[in-house]
Amino acid sequence: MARVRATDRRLFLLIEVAARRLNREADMRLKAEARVTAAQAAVLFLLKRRGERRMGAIGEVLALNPPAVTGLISRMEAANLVTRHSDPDDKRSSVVALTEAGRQAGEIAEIILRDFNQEIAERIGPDSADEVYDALTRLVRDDEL
Amino acid sequence: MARVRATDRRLFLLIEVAARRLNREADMRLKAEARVTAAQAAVLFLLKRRGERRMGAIGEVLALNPPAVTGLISRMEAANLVTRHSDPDDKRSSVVALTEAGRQAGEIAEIILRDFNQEIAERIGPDSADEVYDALTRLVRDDEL
DNA sequence: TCGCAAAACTTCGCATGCGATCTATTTAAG
DNA sequence: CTTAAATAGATCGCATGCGAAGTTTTGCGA
Repeated sequence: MARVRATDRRLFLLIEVAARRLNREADMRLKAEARVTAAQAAVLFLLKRRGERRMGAIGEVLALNPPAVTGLISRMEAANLVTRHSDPDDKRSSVVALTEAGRQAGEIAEIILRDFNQEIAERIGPDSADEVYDALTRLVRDDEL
Repeated sequence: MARVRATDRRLFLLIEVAARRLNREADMRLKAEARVTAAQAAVLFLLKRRGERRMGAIGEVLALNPPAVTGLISRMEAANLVTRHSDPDDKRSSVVALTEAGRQAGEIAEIILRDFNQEIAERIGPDSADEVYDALTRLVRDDEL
């Protein structure tokens, strides 16, 4: 059958390129309609779905280290999308919660990204989309790497 | 069969997270052994495979816009990995070529990333790796998006 | 209880990438 | 041939992410 060996296929660079293109497109749409960046939208979704969360939890879900979370949340706080208050049970940690403006922006962003994900799925084919989703989920699972 | 609809699966955010994790890991390895970042390694591969290239061609292959290419190449020039000279046939454009140090760094980086890609493929399963590769290639093709 | 390691963030300096805008050159109209 | 439009990069200001190092708070072992 002469299948090309996966090793010859530069998955890493391909994923980088794909992520870059998608991020550029998503960012453009999100900024235009929801006044929010893609990175910020990810935080909005997380807080909308699971309620207020500590910085560390946000970083864990989004695969960001502490400095990245600090910066992202600071900018979102300045934009009045979230608030930050320290946990009375553990004064080291600060808890991030949605503002009303953040909730509203999240609603709009959700619609935009639902459409975008739909387009992506159509573009690569629905069956492939499921396969890619599962494969990347396996790849991203926490063990090792 | 009750397949989960692809729309419910946030492919965009998943690809972002995957790209982030992979980039972090690849960057760490590349810096340690080849003294080069992942973004720089991509340029080294391109020049090594296809010879000297203009800024625009680099941006096209790597899906980077002009400012990103300018910055990346400037840093690589400062690190003595590439040289930049203007094309005599078109003085607007500048042509980027590998230095000997760049060629050597590229050799090492190639080995590191070959191993890394192998690990990725093993992690998601060889068949899935091929499927993901094809799917992302379809996704990244230039038409529209 | 005291003291010290671990945990949770923050700060700093840097690389990366983007859109908007500018400059220099080339190309196309007229 | 002259000028307007297009093209190739560069510059600027910004958001995003990272590793290294610092700060405050917890928690735990002696």
